[in-house]
Amino acid sequence: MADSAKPVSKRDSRKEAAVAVDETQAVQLGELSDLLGYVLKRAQLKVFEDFLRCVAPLQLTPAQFSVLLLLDANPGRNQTEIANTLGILRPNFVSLLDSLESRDLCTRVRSANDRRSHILMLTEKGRGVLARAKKLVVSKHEARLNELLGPDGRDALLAMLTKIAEEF
Amino acid sequence: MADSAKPVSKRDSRKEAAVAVDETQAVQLGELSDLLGYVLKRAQLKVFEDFLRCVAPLQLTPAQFSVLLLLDANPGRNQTEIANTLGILRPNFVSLLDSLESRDLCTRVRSANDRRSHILMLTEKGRGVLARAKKLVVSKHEARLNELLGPDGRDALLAMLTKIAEEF
DNA sequence: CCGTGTTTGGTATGGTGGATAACAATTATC
DNA sequence: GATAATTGTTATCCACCATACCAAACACGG
Repeated sequence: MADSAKPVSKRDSRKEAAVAVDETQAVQLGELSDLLGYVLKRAQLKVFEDFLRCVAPLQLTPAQFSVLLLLDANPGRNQTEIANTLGILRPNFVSLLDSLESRDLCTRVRSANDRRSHILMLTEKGRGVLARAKKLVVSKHEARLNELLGPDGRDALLAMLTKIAEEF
Repeated sequence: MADSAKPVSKRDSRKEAAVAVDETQAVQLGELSDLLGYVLKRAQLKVFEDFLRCVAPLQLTPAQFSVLLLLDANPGRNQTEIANTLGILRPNFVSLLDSLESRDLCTRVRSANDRRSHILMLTEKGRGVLARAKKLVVSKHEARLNELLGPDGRDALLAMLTKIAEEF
C-alpha cells in the first residue's frame, strides 16, 4: 500500500475556460524537436522495437542478445564481469541469466580457481541461436537502418553515438 | 594476485572448470560495439543522465521538461492530446500531471466546450521554471554536446536520429 | 427527446528494469 | 587465525509501461 496519499480533490470546482484551439491542427512539438535527448530516446525506442520484431522468431530481447554476444566473445568470464560490462547490476543480472540458462542457451559453471564465481559459457544450442540471431540482425535489422541512413550515414551515426557513450 | 599460469590441460568435470583467462584484461565488447541499438541506448542513458544533472536545481526530469515545453507551445490542449504527442499513455500521464500541478507548474482547467476534457495551462510559476530550465539546458546540457560533437556534428546527429524516429 | 455508442480523465493492477540492503559462502589480507 | 573483501543471490523498492475497467460527459441516429 502507498504510504503517501495525495489530497487530490476530484470534486474541485475549478475555473472553466473556453479556449479557441483548432483541434484539427496537430500539436506542435516546438523546441522539443531540437532537444537531442528527446529525439535520441524516440529513436532508441524505434530501434529496439524493430530489433524485437526482427529477432522475434528466436524470442530474444536486446539485453539477452547482448549477453549471448558477450559470452561468445569472452569465454571464461564470470557473472560480475559480464554484468558490469553491460552496465547491468549483479542482482538484476541473476534473473536474466536464469531465463537464458532455463532455455539451455548458456550455463553457469563453478570455477575451480575461485569457487565463489560462476564461469559463464554458451551451450551448443546457445551458439546456434546466437548465430541465427546474428543473421537476422544483420540481414533484417541493421540492413533496414543501412537503407534508411546509407552505409556512410550509419557509420557516422555510430561514431557519434559511441563518442557520446564513451566520452560524455 | 596474478595467476601463475597453470598448464590448463585439465578437462571440465561437467561441474567445475578452470579456464585460463587473463582477468587483468578488459572484457571485449566484440560485435556489440558495432550494434547500433546497443550504442544508441548507451548514449541515450548518458544524455539523460547529464540532462538530470544540468537541470537538477529545478528538479525536472526529461519527461516533465518535455511536458512543460509542449504546454508552452500548445496552449488550450487537453490531456490526451499532450500525452499522445509525447507517446505517453493517458493513464500514466495522470500522475505525471499530478506532480506538476502539485508543484503549481501547470493547471487543469475544465473546458467549457467539452466538460469531459481538461485544458492544460502553464502557471506563472510554470513559465518561470520553464524559462530557467531552458537556460540551463541550452547553456549547460546542449552546450556540452556541442563541445563534444561540434555544431555541425550535433546537427547531423539530430537529423539522423529524427529520421529514425519518424521514418523507421 | 431517448437510447446507444464513444470519448475523456481517472483508478486499479500487472509486468519489467533499475537500484539498494543484506546474507552465506568463499577468498584475500594481515 | 581473525578480519575484511568478493561473488552470487534474495528481497525490496521505485520508476515506467501497458491493459482493463469505470463514471461523467458528449455525439448521434432513431
